[in-house]
Amino acid sequence: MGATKTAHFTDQQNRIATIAKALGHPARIAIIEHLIKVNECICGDIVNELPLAQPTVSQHLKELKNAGIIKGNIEGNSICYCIDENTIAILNTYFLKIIDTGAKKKCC
Amino acid sequence: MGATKTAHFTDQQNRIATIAKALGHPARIAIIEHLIKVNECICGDIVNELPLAQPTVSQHLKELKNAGIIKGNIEGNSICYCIDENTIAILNTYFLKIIDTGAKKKCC
DNA sequence: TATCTATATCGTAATATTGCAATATTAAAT
DNA sequence: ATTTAATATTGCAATATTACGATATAGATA
Repeated sequence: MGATKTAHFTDQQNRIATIAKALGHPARIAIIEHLIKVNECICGDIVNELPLAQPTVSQHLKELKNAGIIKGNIEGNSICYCIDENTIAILNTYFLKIIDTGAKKKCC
Repeated sequence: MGATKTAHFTDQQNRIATIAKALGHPARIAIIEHLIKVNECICGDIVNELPLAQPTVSQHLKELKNAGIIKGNIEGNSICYCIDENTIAILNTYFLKIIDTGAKKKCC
């Protein structure tokens, strides 16, 4: 025991959970906010923006990439990161459904 | 080491991450989907809907409650749960900003 | 009161995440 | 070819999460 019982849930439930989980850390939110602030691809200064060591930042970037939240293009000897808004849109659509249902509910 | 360095990030970054983290498990997504499907408060049958033992479900409900995603009202000897769409809306607003920025970005 | 039903809490094992130092890799610059 | 700069990987310790059996709690019902 201890491991998430992924196989017992639907693909969609697992996909939504994976994206949300990747966003569930303040360092990863800070990375995204930096990408928003600059409003273009970032090549390199993410480590300097965060209060974390380089390997830790690299690991967080990897998780965001695995979840499809950011994309990374190799650009010379650095890497250019930017947000993949399509992935965020999947969550957004899901949340809109929740908000919509919440507004129509009959109690609480 | 090992613990998240919460103190190094802003309150907003931590708040967003906390809500996203609570949604980052398929069982908790399944709970929310059940609440949506029924479209009203649920008093009791959540345990029967999930492939998990009662203490595990109770723990997941507690996490959703702590993050403000669901509300629970005592109703006789059972508890009535429903979604707090205001909390989801916080995330939704945040993500809309990301999508908007993504659409305007200059590269990738 | 005794019992049943619903939910929460405790204790604990298995597993996952976080963070970083050390090291590896890769491409550019000299 | 060597050095420099940027990023990734490895290995490991600290901490957190997940899951569940056992047990506790609290309201309803007989």
